[in-house]
Amino acid sequence: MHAFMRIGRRMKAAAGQHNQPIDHSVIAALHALRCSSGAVRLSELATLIGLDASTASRLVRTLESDGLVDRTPDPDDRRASRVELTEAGIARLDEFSRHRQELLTAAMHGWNTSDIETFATLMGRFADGVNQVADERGNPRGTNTSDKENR
Amino acid sequence: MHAFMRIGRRMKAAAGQHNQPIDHSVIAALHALRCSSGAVRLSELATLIGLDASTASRLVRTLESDGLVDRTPDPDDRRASRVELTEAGIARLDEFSRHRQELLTAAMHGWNTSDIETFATLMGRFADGVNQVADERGNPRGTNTSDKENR
DNA sequence: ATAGATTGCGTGCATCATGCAAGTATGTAT
DNA sequence: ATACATACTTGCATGATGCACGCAATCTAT
Repeated sequence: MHAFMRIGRRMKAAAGQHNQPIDHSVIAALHALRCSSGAVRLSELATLIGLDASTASRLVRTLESDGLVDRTPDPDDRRASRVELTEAGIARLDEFSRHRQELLTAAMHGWNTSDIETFATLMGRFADGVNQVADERGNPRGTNTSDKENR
Repeated sequence: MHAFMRIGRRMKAAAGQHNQPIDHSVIAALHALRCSSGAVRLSELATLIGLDASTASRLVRTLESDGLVDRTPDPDDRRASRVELTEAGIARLDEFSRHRQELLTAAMHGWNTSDIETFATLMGRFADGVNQVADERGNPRGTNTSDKENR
């Protein structure tokens, strides 16, 4: 019960070696877009990935210029844009998934199937719990709990 | 097996709501210092937390001015400094641990003991695996695998 | 219909962590 | 003694981010 923090940090550290911060945002955005089937408002996307609308705006701009997303003016609301994954965007996301998957497989090399299964189950349960707690406490992305006097 | 990526991202996201990036470095440093019993070289610390020496230098400076660490000139090598946790530093780390712990407890509310135990075990195994893979592939903090054409 | 509020987005500006390159002081080896 | 290596420090650039603000489109109440 005590080792969790270390583990969490280690996992994050290990993961951090593969995904740059920018990647994180990019992937988060692509993932969000894939999940929300179809066109997504910019503001909606910002909320989904937990970023400021301005940041999302810039992010989408680069994504668009990279050809990963498609942006079309909203027919109903001429202020809004709708963002959608392109083929390239899907490909990029898939590539990332493969990479991730491969890493996981390597990390769990030698595990037996039942262990993998239970781990997956518990992990899912844990993730749900974490999400739930996070939601309950409502940390709307600017609320710093422990960052009062750290710098 | 497929859900891992989602889970990983969710966990990271959820964690990100509590620990600011700066916090991450600070905590990593404090933790590293606690683990390495006694005095630690600046460069050593930098390696431990995977940061550039310059960043570590600045980090230590702020930590020192915050009273979280103590810095003493190395008696053997007048170029080097040795860094050590202060009481306040330990307290800060403990506080963080408590916070983390509390969050975990909340997230796993309703779990039975055996589940917690197996989860902890598997998690540990998983973390080891991840670390091992990361080490094998040698990602020395500047090697971007998938960041070639993302921006 | 028209004024005022709201919404969706883009920009300017500041901040913050970080890495790299250059500098300084010290140590080591030939 | 001279050349090279080490341990930091500092200057500078970068990249992601948030906030305040502006602008245009839309909604709402009168």
